[in-house]
Amino acid sequence: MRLSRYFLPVLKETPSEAQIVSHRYMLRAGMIKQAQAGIYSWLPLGFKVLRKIEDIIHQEQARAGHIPLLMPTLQSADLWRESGRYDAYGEEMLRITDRHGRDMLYTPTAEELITDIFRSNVSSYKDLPLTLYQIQWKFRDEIRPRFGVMRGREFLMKDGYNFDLTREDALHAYNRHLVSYLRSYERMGLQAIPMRADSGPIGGEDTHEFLVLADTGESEVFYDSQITDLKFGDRAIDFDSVEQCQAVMEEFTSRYARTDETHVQAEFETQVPQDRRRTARGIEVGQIFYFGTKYSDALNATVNDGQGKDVAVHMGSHGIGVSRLLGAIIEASHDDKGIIWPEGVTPFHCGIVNLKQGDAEADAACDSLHAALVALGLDPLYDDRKERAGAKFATMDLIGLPWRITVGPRGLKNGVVELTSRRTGESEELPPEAAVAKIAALYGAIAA
RNA sequence: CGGGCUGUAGCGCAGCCUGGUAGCGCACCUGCUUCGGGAGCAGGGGGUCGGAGGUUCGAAUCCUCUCAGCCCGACCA
Repeated sequence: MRLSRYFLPVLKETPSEAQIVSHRYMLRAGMIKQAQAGIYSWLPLGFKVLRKIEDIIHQEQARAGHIPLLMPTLQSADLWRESGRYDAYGEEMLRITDRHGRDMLYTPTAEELITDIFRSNVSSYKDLPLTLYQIQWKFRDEIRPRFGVMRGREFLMKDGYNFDLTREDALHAYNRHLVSYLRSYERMGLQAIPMRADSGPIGGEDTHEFLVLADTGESEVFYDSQITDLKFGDRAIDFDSVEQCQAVMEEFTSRYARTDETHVQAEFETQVPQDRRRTARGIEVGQIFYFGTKYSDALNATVNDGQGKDVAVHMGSHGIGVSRLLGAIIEASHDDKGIIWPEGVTPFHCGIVNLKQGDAEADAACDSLHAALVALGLDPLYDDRKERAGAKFATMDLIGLPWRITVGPRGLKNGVVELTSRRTGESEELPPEAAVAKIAALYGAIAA
């Protein structure tokens, strides 16, 4: 993509409404524009990252055997009356009346609707286990939205729901989700720690939240420092294996790690040696629940158990805050010049900076670099504006592409361009073909 | 919803107290010079001062109402 043909409205100055770094950079990098309090338009650059995150989630859900679908954002109040949550949910639920006076709502979550889909189509244990999920916009009418996309009213969320015959099967689904979430976050360049949590309005008996450590996090967290050494890495796992998923779950949740909601200081002090006790702040980027038959009882979602008896299915629901992940990633990965995207979610694989736009040699070198990268299936952003070097560097630093190829007459005279890491700031001079090969190898490794 | 505050050009702000018909920086357009870390000079375009009503010869400025947004709190993926 040539920057001169793209839409990237970067701001030199920080809009006054932005308080935290991720919000400031998302506005300055031209990723989002506020439409109303807590409601944002996603400009091309922000939209690209949003899609990258969605892609990772879809791929990892597929790997775990979960099936995507899409449900409406506007739902009838009737189903919610059936579960009792229409009254229980309170002011946070945005309620709408249509022209016929029917009560509707903009969904904050979809347990009712998915259960309705399930009960009207599944009636035998033979169709289980089943896990369906969607990535869809949600709405919670927060009293006070803030921090940009981290605490918006409208937000994009992956919500998944498992249906199982027994409690044991449902707990396997729970563990399977934990594993797939660990994989997903790692691919986004994040360390998200599962912490025992409170089940809130969803209800349920077992639940973990995934938290990204960051000073601007909304929750206070308490954990054993050994936890931050855990990496899922590229280990192979069979998602159908109860034992394997169980083992990962135990590995990642056996040490003390809780949010302030469930923290008990005495247990913390008993279970964790003093030198490993950590207190920090965290951003919640996902949560998994096992809630048994709460919704299947209320909504009469049963299957024949194979012995002639109809039994309520065991369920769980599992969410990832897709839009707020943009904020969380930036909070966890930035410096004073701007964003530093992890390779897994970067909007463009690399930037090309032409230091002397209009110079025949520099222009030609950039054109062929751009073409070579595109031919390899990569997605570079070529800054071909008639700007000075400083302005181009500042833009690249702000929008945070992990790699930058700098092309100028001085280097070209020696047959080299400069390849710079956004994260470390380290540069090396090398022939254009070598720079292309290096970037291709780097992203090839990540894709595999 | 309680407390605090702000709405003036795309963004950041001044002007308001003490009414006299709108200004600065960035961005944008034109030209020249610059050209490896947000250039300089010269010229230029853009604002019913959030909205409505009132006071006044005259309102961005004073008064009333209203809408929107921000911060602290309770709430929260």
